[in-house]
Amino acid sequence: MKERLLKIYTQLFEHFGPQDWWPANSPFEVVVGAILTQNTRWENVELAIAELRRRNDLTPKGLEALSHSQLEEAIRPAGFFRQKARRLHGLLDSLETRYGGELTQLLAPPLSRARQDLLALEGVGPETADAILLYAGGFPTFVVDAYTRRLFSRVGLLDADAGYDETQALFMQHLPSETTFFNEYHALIVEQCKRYCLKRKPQCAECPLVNFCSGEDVNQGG
DNA sequence: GCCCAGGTGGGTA
DNA sequence: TACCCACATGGG
Repeated sequence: MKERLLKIYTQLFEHFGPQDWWPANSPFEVVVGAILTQNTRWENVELAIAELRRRNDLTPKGLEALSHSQLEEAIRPAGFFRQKARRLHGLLDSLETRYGGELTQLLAPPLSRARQDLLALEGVGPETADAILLYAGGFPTFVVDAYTRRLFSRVGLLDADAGYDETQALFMQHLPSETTFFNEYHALIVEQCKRYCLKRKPQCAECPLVNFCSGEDVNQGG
């Protein structure tokens, strides 16, 4: 299993090159993006981030200066804007009251404590928590998303109905626990799925994983 | 017009 | 535990 996981990584890296993730300018921006991208295309998240930045600094203080309706309006392009505005405000409140307004305190080691605290926030589930831990906190934890499950079930390394923890364990039990490696691997999975696996008409001849792919479900967007 | 997108939480059985 | 559903905009 370890060899196959490493081989897939190598083929993806050789095809796509380094991805330089997460696409954000600060750890706090990673957190905001992680909440905004829930069940949402990243392109729409970028519209919301740009509007937030246009209105104020993309910092806890900067967002706190916006009224709730201003926050809702700014993030509207990312969808679920009422729900996500509520979640962002909950995060800001929690940062202020429990972590002295410092994201670095929320993301202080140990990993288990930081993850537990993140999961206690409204709107932060396992994927969002792990994305924040990895890309904002620098912890070696593997992020599992819809792309990860689709890709690795398609190549036959994972059951189609595997849950979050089971999927995460596949990677964390077989791969070296290194932040930069987990960072790059997850980013490459996303790129692979966007470019090949989820296309309505996949260009399988150019796909870097064509040697792993069974071809099943290839035209069903997942 | 229809389907989907880098999930989460609440309700029900 | 295992489903079902709401949440909402924008692009193909």
